[in-house]
Amino acid sequence: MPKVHDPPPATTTDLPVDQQAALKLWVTLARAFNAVQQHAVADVRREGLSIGEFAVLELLYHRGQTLLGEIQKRILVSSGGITFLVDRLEQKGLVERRACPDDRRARYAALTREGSRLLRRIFPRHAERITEAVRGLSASEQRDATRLLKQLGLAAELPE
Amino acid sequence: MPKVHDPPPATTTDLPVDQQAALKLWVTLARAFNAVQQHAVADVRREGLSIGEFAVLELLYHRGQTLLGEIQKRILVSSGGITFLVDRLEQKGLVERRACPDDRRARYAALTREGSRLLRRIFPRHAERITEAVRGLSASEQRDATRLLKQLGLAAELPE
DNA sequence: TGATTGTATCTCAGTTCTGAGATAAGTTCT
DNA sequence: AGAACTTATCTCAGAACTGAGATACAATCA
Repeated sequence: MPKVHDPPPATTTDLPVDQQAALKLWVTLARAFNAVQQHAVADVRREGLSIGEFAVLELLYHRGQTLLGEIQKRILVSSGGITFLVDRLEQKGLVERRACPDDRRARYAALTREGSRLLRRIFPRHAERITEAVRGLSASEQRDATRLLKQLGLAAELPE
Repeated sequence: MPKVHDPPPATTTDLPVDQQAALKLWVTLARAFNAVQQHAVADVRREGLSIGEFAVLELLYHRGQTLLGEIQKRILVSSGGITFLVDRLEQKGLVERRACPDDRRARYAALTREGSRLLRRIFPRHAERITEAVRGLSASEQRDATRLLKQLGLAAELPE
């Protein structure tokens, strides 16, 4: 019978304390993100949308027609991803592509009338759902968390 | 020429302020998560690993053999996902499945000798990389952020 | 002007999942 | 013990991407 190879588990306590704290922050950040995201997913799925699709719709709803490259930067998807998302939304009749007069390579995405109507209908409920999801923090804690996360996110952004 | 349908963009300022704050927190949380995650992705990819694969390896490294269901809960993947990840890691020779004596339905995953060696080699660098990624916050800010995110994450967790 | 370089989008093969249902085993009732 | 229920993992079709390379256009340089 082969002897089972089972070394004692490694502990993080042999790491420098700053690294312990950093890892703990990263794990906690990931868990919090996941927990809130699940609320967002559950909400948009009721309309047959993915999070990516909703992110595009919401951006167009609040900004009006937007170049695909600009959408890509804002919602953080790959070049293939933005083409895919706009294709799907176009198939669903919620978004249309428009030529850009200044640059014939570029294209705008914009909400169709139907897309616009959909967002007017579902966005308020979505906002409520997110508000519910983050109720674990008081108003002032939410401000603190937002400030810290903004600072963290900006500093961590990879140079493109 | 068809008239272009272009309603004025919606603003969030007509939402209740608590909803405005909640949405801002959610967007900022997502951006911060993404920014830090990209560092983690870039690091583990150098070893040909995905984030999910690394998460499994790291868990086994720090906890020793673990039931698949327990891994699933901890790294937040679907039932199909954990089977997929352990399959891949088994193919790579980094992990092995073991029978559970108390429950013949259940299975442990454990690091192989090679998996153990890999983690001893790459984990310290990974920890350094994450530490770099969250340098935007001071030690005490990291503590504050961790506390707020833990509170947020726990409150947002969906009942299973 | 032509050549070179840069940029915006698209294509497409491949990756990493999800989630519904299947299977097998454990648990709790009668 | 047998039935009914629950639980752990696996299967598999398909969703939602990624990223390298292609294409087409734009901008800059010699």
